[in-house]
Amino acid sequence: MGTDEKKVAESVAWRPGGAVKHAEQALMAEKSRVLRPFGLTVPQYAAMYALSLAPGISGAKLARLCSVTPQSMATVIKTLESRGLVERRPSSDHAQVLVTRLSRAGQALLRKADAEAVAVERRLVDAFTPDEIALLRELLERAVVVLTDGGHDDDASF
Amino acid sequence: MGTDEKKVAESVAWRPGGAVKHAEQALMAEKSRVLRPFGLTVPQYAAMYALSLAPGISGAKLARLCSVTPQSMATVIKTLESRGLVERRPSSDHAQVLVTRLSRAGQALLRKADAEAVAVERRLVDAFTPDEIALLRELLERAVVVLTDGGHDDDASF
DNA sequence: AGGCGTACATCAGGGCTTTGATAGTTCGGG
DNA sequence: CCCGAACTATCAAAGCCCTGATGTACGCCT
Repeated sequence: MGTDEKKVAESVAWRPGGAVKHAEQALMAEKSRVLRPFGLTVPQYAAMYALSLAPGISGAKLARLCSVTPQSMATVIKTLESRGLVERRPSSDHAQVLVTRLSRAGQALLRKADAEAVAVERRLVDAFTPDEIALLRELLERAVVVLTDGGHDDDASF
Repeated sequence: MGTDEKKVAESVAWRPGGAVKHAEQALMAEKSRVLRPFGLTVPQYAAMYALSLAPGISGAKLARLCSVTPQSMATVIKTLESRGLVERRPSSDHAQVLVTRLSRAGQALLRKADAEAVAVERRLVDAFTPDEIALLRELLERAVVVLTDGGHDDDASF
């Protein structure tokens, strides 16, 4: 019973941010679990999913879709490419950009992995009423606005 | 305008998990921002905060409090120790465990950093009514339960 | 006392993520 | 026509985080 672990845990957890973090962790853990058999990480799956909706997109745009930095996406793409799940080739009209698309193997793998990933989200949705889901989304979106827009007043004058 | 970016973004974002992830990202980004002047990352701050509530705790327990693996906590502690913000010494009664506590410099830094970190959470809380906060917490906690408990039915027979 | 289960610390390896900096490309306005 | 702004890709360095695997110390139970 060193140091009243119970009490400390409460002190740490009361913050609303803790709840958000906890939920995100649980979501990531569960998705990782169902994706593991396919040898995919969550970011890898996310990239492939986005790629299935927007074939031939540039790495930078893909990064924006997945809400990560271009550097992060670059590492994800690199490992996917090394496994032959995606293919990159220089664009014909834009000498700079690398056109990225799922390989046949990638499409096949994604189809199977997506079923599992969707099932996780579905299990989540099914545990709530549609109203509750909408409410949750609305509250979270408001939180995002508060956190991003609010605060930093570093001369937003112009 | 390659590939209907707008449309794709919607398809990616509709999943409830996306909202949670987005909120968590915004929270992390904002906390990172206010912590940067102190040279602290969010995990480092979290560890120091927990350490302030439970001085002399073991690394493993600290990891549990912060919801990370012992390995992750070990790396965090190592960098904190290299900056003289925490001190570790072998326990007297348990030859195995390393007792970790904040140094004086660590306490001083935490006091200042904590004010900023709390301000972020406070800004978040102030943007909602108490009822809304409670509701958000309740929904998120239910989501956690669904994600962790539900699902894996690998023979819970006994 | 000896053995087993629990807990702690740590090494090794693979990935993700961020900030900062470099460099080539494209396009439009001066 | 040239230059700068915007976009793209990439290198480098620092951290964080997880899985898996050791090795060791403790404590209880037989």
